Amino acid sequence: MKIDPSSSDDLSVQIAQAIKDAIIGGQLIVDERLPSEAELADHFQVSRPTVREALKRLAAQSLIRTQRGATGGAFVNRLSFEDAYPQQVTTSTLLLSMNAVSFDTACEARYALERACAPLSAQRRTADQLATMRTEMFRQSQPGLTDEAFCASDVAFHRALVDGAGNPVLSYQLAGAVEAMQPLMNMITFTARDRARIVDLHGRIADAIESGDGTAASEGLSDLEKETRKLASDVFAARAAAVST
Amino acid sequence: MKIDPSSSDDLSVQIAQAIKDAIIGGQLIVDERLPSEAELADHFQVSRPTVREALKRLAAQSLIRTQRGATGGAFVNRLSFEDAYPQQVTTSTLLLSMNAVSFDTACEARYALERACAPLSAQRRTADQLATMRTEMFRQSQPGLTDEAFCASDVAFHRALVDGAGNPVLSYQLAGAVEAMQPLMNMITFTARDRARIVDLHGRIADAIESGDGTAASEGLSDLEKETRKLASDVFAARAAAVST
DNA sequence: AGACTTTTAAATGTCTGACAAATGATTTTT
DNA sequence: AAAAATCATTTGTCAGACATTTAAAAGTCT
Repeated sequence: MKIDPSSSDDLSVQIAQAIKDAIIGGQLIVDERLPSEAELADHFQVSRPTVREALKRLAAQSLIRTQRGATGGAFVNRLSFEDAYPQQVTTSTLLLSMNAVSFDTACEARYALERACAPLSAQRRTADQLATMRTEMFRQSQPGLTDEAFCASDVAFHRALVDGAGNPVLSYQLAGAVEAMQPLMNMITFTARDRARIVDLHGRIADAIESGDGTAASEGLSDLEKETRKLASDVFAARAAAVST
Repeated sequence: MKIDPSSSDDLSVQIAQAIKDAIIGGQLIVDERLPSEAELADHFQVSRPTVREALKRLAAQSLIRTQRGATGGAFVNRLSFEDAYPQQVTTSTLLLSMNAVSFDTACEARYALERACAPLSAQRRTADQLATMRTEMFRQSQPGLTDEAFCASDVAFHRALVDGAGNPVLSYQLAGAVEAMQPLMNMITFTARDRARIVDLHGRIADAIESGDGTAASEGLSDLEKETRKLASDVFAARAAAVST
């Protein structure tokens, strides 16, 4: 592991990169202990605070974890799907909110990806995942539910659908697309009739999943996409009209 | 922005979280300047190094950028798709390599997601993107190409296909699934006959995209998935047999 | 001898104070 | 008025110190 003295990058950036490369390249393996901060400082010929800044950069990406005490230190972290999930959701959410991505674009991506999961989910979903879908549908049909709670339940329903595919890679990739939509969905007010239509479509999807009919589940998702986009465009149109008066 | 003195988390973790929450919550907007390190240290009642560690954590996630000099400081960064891409690829790659995800699982996820893009790409792909697909096919059919270069060209082909959907959210989500497969693919040695079959399938997919036939493109991808999985299982079986002798 | 307590050593977490380097703004000089 | 020099502010880096945590080692008692 070496750094380039002529580089214009900050030292902590270079050091973090060097260690990262070693992890990706397999020179440092999972659960291996890195040299102590003092040793790293000595190795890279920098001060301990600089090494620490580098290590914090890596910790922020869950590439290492630190432990205090006699046998402590920094250890290469096994990047787990559980760790990567929230990171992926945060990043996706910020990407949408900071880049003026239209509701339609986000919606299209989300449903396209969900349709990719539908056939697999129809084949493999567990009874548990199906039960979750039904439970969330029941919750969604309760009167007096806030819009936020309705949206949260909607996300839970779709997550169960995605997880039904039994493919952790799919679940991880979809997490961003599905959950990042929630803030956008929260801008919509759902009337009782809107909710009834959505729950009805959820029912069709759940039935298709239960009977193993992936094609029908995909079609249900397509209809739900249309419904969602129509709802959103109505809300935005109404809001625009309200502003112009 | 406040931190909890009774928390067991490191101070720099808490401070980073507080600032992150402020960004997500909209209290800090894009390009806004954060207080200087000295002011933050004063505000949170900690030392400057501690504040700096917190800021480095945020910088590692591209949430802020820093600038030296008189009017410098830390600024809320507009998280761009370009910034998020490589991060997503690195994370996905490490997830696969550190969690013993099987080739089949990764492959299934990748092609399921790509099929989600196919219909949109058939409708919207630009002439440029189609040309890229053809160019990469040509490259793939050149004799004397290394396996690594063949795989890299394969990724470029599929990226053009995905980008053809014209949906940045899809392109971003797919980046991880497609590129993270490359190290796995690199473990395979492709015979000339294997390559010919793959290029042939690429041709069918490109033709379908060109003629706007999303269904045919999806079918082509399904065939390519089968071919890829068969190839991989043959290679792994041969390798296992070689070890046992 | 074995179980419990105390001590010790090593490591990270935090603080203080300082200087270096970059950079825009200000002042001075031409 | 334009160019050059100075200044002030801010981040980057360093040195050294102390606090806290933790496991291992040493010691003590039954």
